[in-house]
Amino acid sequence: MPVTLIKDSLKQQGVRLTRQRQILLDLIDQSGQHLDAERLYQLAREKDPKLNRVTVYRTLKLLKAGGLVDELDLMHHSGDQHYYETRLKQEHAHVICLRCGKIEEFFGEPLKRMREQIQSHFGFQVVLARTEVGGYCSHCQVLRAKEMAAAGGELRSPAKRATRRRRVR
Amino acid sequence: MPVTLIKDSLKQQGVRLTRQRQILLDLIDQSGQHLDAERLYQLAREKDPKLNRVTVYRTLKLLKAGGLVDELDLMHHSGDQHYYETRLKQEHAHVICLRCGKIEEFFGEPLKRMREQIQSHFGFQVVLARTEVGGYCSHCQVLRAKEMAAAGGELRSPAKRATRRRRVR
DNA sequence: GTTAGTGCAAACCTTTTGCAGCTCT
DNA sequence: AGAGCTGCAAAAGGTTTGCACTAAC
Repeated sequence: MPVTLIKDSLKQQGVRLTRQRQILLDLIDQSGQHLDAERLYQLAREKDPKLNRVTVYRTLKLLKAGGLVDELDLMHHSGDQHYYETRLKQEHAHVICLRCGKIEEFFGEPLKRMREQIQSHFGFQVVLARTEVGGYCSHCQVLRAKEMAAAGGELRSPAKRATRRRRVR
Repeated sequence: MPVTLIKDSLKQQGVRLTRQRQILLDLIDQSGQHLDAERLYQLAREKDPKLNRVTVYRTLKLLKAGGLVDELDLMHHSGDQHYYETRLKQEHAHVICLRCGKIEEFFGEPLKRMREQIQSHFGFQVVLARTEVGGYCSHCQVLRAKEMAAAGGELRSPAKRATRRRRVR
């Protein structure tokens, strides 16, 4: 969904198009993909150093409530923050590599199928759907095999401290 | 997956089956469904008032890492906590009513299909998958229609303060 | 001129961590 | 005996809220 449409949609709802919102909207739209609040905040600050983190959260909430962006968790691969993307024409699943963090998008009829079946099966009105798949990309499968081999004798798995990836504030 | 199997699996990994873990494991298994850490903690305290919340988190982390339970978000319908369920034989999607919170489970071939397609399409090794669908159950669709009608003239949507559901500690 | 929106500080909720002491095997 | 676990207190990470001020319409 192009920014202009989002802006129109907001105006129609009587939502004010402030300078801050323009900046955030443009960033979400341009960036292409998967920004979390903090990242969006950092980017926004480059355009307006006064813009507050809270405004970012409030704007994201607004857009989410209006169905203009989708909220993702990406399997909490790097913390518990949420990610956002403008709502695309096509529903898609996110496929996250648990080792390198790479994200693939899967468009395919099983998704549409599932949606239809859920609607007809339960008489449920689907508003939003989120499918996230975690695993290992072809590249990391190889690397993991090597790592496993290297870890060799250590049968008692060496306390793999999957330390929460720290983020820079 | 029955508790006994989980317990065996843990023992085999050299994980100690402490009193606390027994309690938690049994609760997760019996409860049937979708407990979050806090709820599990409350239930556990009834059996052992000394059991600490931290132990609950550590146990859940352990089970998740071992692939013995699945972690769910349930569309963050009532906050940002995570929910857990023992890993069932069949993969399924969770369908959450955004109005009443009711949860349906959808088992169906589109899920298996999608998994297969992702594996073959990207050469991706799927480890876990999570599909969550939000919308309105047949019951709430009717109620919402009435609510909408009642809200009638108020075109400017009355600041629907979706206040984060407070939880009792 | 109103009313909605912003910034700031402080709170909040969920989860994690450091460490001393306890407990399974 | 010794590694592994637990409890406690404290912190961290992510997000929300109250309120006075500002800006969009």
